[in-house]
Order: sequence, then structure tokens, then C-alpha cells
Amino acid sequence: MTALQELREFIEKGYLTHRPHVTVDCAIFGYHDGELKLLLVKNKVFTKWCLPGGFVRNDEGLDQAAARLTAERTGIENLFLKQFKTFGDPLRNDNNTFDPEKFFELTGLRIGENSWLAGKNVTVGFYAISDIIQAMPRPDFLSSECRWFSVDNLPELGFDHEEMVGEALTTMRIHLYHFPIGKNLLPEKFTLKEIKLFYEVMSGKTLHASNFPSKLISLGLIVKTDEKRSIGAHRAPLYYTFDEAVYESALKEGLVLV
Amino acid sequence: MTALQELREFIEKGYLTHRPHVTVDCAIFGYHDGELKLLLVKNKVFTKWCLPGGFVRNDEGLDQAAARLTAERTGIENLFLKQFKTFGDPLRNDNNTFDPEKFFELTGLRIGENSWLAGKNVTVGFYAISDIIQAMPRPDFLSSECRWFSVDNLPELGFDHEEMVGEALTTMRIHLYHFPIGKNLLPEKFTLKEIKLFYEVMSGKTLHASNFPSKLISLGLIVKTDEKRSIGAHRAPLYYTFDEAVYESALKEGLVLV
DNA sequence: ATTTATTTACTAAAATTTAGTAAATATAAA
DNA sequence: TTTATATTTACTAAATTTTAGTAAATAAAT
Repeated sequence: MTALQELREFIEKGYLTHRPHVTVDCAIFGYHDGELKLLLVKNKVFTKWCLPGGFVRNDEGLDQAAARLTAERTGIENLFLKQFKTFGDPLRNDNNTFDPEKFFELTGLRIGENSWLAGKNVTVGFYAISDIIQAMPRPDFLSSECRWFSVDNLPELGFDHEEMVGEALTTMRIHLYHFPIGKNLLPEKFTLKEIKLFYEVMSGKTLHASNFPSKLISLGLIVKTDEKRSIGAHRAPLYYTFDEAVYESALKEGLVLV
Repeated sequence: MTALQELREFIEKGYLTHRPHVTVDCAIFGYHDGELKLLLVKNKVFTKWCLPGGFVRNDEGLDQAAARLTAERTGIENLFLKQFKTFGDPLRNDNNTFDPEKFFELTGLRIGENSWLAGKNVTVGFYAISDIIQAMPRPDFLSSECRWFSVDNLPELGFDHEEMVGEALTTMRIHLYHFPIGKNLLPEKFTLKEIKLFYEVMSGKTLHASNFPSKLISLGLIVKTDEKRSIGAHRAPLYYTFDEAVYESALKEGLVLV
């Protein structure tokens, strides 16, 4: 079956396999070298950049749908996604994001008002924190471009995705103080200065150079290694690493990071 | 149009006005005299007690739907409802909650597998905190019984509503420490002992008899009045009341209650 | 050997939390 | 009228945590 045939099938019969009016969208935050970024996709038939997402199948849960769609739209697998809020305002789609002429031009199809794709959608928002890696959509007919944007400098977003990003960021920053993050985002071994910078970027706040790291140490979340990094004409900082057991239990039990 | 006709219309044509596969459910917690309760409904065609809820219309937002359905199912209007989580496991409805024979007996209808009502639902969970008032469903054909249950002694619940109640309670108890509650639940004027008991019941924890109230006072959230209550052969406690301005700003800005 | 930039340990002060005791006082009993 | 009692609530001291800043350590360049 060609990509176009697959698409026609989905547009005409998708309601047999998917839940009409139910989508998920994912705000994937990325950290690299002191910058906080967001992964966006640009579908050929959407006029604006959007969060990656799509329709939920009948036979999958929301978490599964979020993981599947993220992989399809961005090529990134095995992301840890966390639900933050569901959006269902009846006007949320009326933002001139979908371009029906472009859609017709590319597919020869029109989406009538009786199509299962028409009408008001509810979307379940998920967020994730990821290392900044190569993102690459899986090829399909309307295959989207995707890349990272600095959260301080986002393009105009489609649908109600600007509101969604705001809510995702707020939720993520609250969770930041209750659950450990950083594994897989920081290198295996890192200096105290690096983890402090990481938390500063994620939280958007300034932290104390020694008090914040020593809080992490006193919680047992990070521990010294016996390696140092050489960084030129300065005292060589020690490498630290996450304590696996404490980290895992903090993920379950939560913690308080002021 | 009779109630039965209305019901038939909904079952056959409801997809024209409602979003298939999208429902909301509301966990309404109530406080009265030191007890935490939950409002449940018992629909004639459901075998178990459930959270009040139902399908979302095309022309309404999720918040509106939650408010409308709560009013329809329980008779309670103007509740402040807060979204906590959305549930979409494909097996969440397979709990023998719906009784198709009873449904046929009452309506003469069967819901075929092609009905817009069949298939997997996603439900958006809302919670609310309410004073315990008279609850009374609006009369309709499958009109449900509804009443308060102590959260320590709930009946078996339909669908995945037991999981939902657990999540609602957890979320509510986290919010308890970040947002003020109590207005409209406590009387206009209350003693320090009463508000301490209120927070103990809501949080499920024991609080210090003087430290907890003095925290509330030092935050400015509650203030002394010059009235006392007479309670027999003991020192008469002073009445306190919420400071309107501080309460409202804390609702917006949040606060930290230990 | 000295200088320099940076990491990180340490300390003192401030603030908050915790636990417990004492004071206040309305009514009942003597 | 005085004393006893139960309960509310103010107060205090100790413990803990947070905050801010300084000092010590040190790798490498000069």
C-alpha cells in the first residue's frame, strides 16, 4: 500500500480504528549546554508549527498513543511522557492552522463536514524531558519537518498549542521540585556546577552556587566519584553521579527540593 | 417530547451533538462535621455506584460539560471543578458495569456494536470540594439515585472509578498545600479548633493544635473577629474568619502550607 | 614560586519548625 | 462568692533548615 493509499484509508475509515475527536499532543522539552528547548513539528498541511501529536487508536491507552505518535512524528522512541492537562474548548481548533487547499493539492481529498475528522477535538497533553538528539519524522505522505526551538524564542504555534506549552512548562516546573530529573539529560558524570546550571535552566531561577548542590548531596541524590575533570587553569572540579537507589526511590516517593 | 423519546434521540442521534468516546467524570468531595465524603450516583442501568459524569457536547468546553453533568446527575449547581487526570485505558470500560438487559427492559433498545455509544471511552476526571448539601438527580428516564458516602467506606465502584477516586484524592491533597480551601465549607466564622479539624480530615494527617492555626494566622489567611462562641464549661474560643483579599490572592498566586 | 580563576567546604546569622508549657477563662460545683 | 475543671490559645525554648557570604583548595599558566 502506498503512503497516499494509507492516508486515504485513514481519512475515510479511520473511525473504525481510532477514537473520533480524541487526540494527544506532546510538549517535549530538551536540555543541552545550558539551553532549554522545545521540539516542534511542521506538517505540510498545517500553516504553523505544532506540538507533535495525533489521533488515539481504539486499542491503545493514552500513554501508548503519546509514545507511538511521538515516535512517528519525531523519530524519537522510548520517551518518558507525563500527562499534564486535557484541552477541550470548542473553539480550540479555529485558528486557521489547517490548510484545506494545501491538503487538496497534496492528496486530492477534501474533508467534508460529515467526516469523522471534522468537528471539535479534545486533546490530552503530555510533556517529556529529553536530551537533545537528532529528531527525524518517519516518512509519510504529509511528513513533517521537525526541530528544536529555544523556549525563549518560539515561532507562532497552531491551534491552542501556545496555551498548551505554557501549561506544560508550569506543570513541569512544579514537578521539578517534587521528582528527580536529570538522568539521561546530564552526562553519566557531571560537576556540581553543571547540575546547578541544569536546574537553573529547567526552573528558570537562579540558584546558590554551593547551597543548592549541597542540598542534593545531603538528600543523597548525587554522590562523589573519585574522578576529576581537567578544565584548564583552575581547580579541577570533582565528578558527581546520581545515586541509583535514592534516585529511583525519589521517583516513586517524591522529594522536596525547595 | 417524553423522557423516553429524548433518550432514544440521544442514543440514535447523539453523535450529531456530542463527541463520541469523550466523557467527563467528577469526584465531588464533601466535608461536614469532621467527616470526608464522596458523592456517588447509581444509574438504573449500571450495576455499581459511579462518579457522576457523561458525554461532552460539541459546543461546550470540558469545564462546562463537567458543571452541566454534575448538575444533571446530582442537582448541585455552580460547583468549582478542577481537572485532575484523563483516563483512556482500552480496558477501562470492561468491568460489567453496564447492564444491557436492564437497559433493554427499561427502554426497549439495544446498543449495537456500530452505535456511536459503543467502543472505548476516554474520560476527563474533575474533582471538587463541596459542602454536604442535599443532592438530588434531575428526573430523567434512567434517573439515578445519588448520595454521600464516607471515603473510608466506599461501595464497589463501576468502570475504573476506584482508580479515579484514588487519583482525585491524591491530587486534591497536593493542592491542599498550595491553594486555600475552606470558604463555603466551613461556616462564615469558625474557631481555630474547627479549621484545624477541617484540614486534618481533608489531608488525612494529624496537625499541631497551636502551630497549624498560628501558621494560618501568620500567613494572614485567617483573622480574628471580636466574637466568641459559648461552648459550656470551658474557655470560650474566639471566632476567626477568612481574610477575603489574602484568600483570593492566595488562590491565584498559591501558597505553601508546610 | 607566584598568580589566577574557579570549585567547593565551611560558618555565622536568620528564619522557620517543632514540641511542649503556661496563661486565660467560661461555667459548674462547692 | 470562691474554687475546680476543661479547653482554647498564646508563648517559649530547642532543634532544624535556609541563606548569604567567606575562606580554603588547587590546577595550570606565568
